[in-house]
Amino acid sequence: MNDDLATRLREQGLRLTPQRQLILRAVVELRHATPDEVLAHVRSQVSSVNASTVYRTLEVLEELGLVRHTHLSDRAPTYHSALEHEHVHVVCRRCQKVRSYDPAVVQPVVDALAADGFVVDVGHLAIFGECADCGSAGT
Amino acid sequence: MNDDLATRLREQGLRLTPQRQLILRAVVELRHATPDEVLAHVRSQVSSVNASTVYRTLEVLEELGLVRHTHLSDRAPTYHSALEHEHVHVVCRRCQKVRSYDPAVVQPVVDALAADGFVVDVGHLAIFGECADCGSAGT
DNA sequence: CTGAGTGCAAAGGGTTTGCAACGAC
DNA sequence: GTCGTTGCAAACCCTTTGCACTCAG
Repeated sequence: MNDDLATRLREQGLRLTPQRQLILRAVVELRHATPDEVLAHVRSQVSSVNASTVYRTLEVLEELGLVRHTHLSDRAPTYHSALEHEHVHVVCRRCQKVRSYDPAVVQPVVDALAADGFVVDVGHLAIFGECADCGSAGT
Repeated sequence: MNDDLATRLREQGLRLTPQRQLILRAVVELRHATPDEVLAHVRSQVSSVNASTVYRTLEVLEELGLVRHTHLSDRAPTYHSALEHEHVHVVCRRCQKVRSYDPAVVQPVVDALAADGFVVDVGHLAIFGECADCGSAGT
């Protein structure tokens, strides 16, 4: 993963910095994290990394195809490693729990839209609703 | 629609105010609008309506089931009338164009998740990707 | 040694909140 | 008259930006 980073950065004439390594590592380790959480994680290891660096780096990493983001809440976006299997996020609005599903679950939709020439970005997809636990429990 | 508003407000012991009527009307008329756009629209008719009133009112209207919101961009949410047919939003990340689809297109997904007891909020769903126009045009 | 990358502080969008005045019922 | 609602201003969260300094290559 660090090799990927070095390689892809070099391809773009960009530089490998300790911050970029740490931030990528944080995203991988945290699995699903907001910029803020990434910042906290990185800071727990090395003090003095700046929030703006986190934002700028996440943007770079996303352009390099190393991380991805989705919106799992009405607030900050959530980043995850692009090296994981691609997955669809299913979010319970009541308990906030996030479940990952195999992209196969949305394949029919992808196919249906493909018929119109639309290419779905499956990794970005977040499906909201109410999970079994919350639904059965009533209001 | 105004009747709905009056009725539902009364049911909750809430009050019918001119602002609430104007804001609901704005959402209906604009079809897809951010809080900001709603504010601008309302102000074009009556001066002096406050942004916080718009936010508070949209929240109330959503609780009453009269409006709905989705996230069609990384910025402000988009509100629309809940009285329209429920629809799924398909958004092109490149040209930003938003297309509405019949919920039938996602029925297989809804069914698949229902098997796990998860109830999908179809109206909130936004599917991102690249549309035919942008895809064929190349990078 | 040069320019990409960083930290810092300030500004920016969007949203929320406390509070006094207002007005629907 | 009461209490839900509004306007206003300030605060808030999240993110972006300008700039001087730093350090990867």
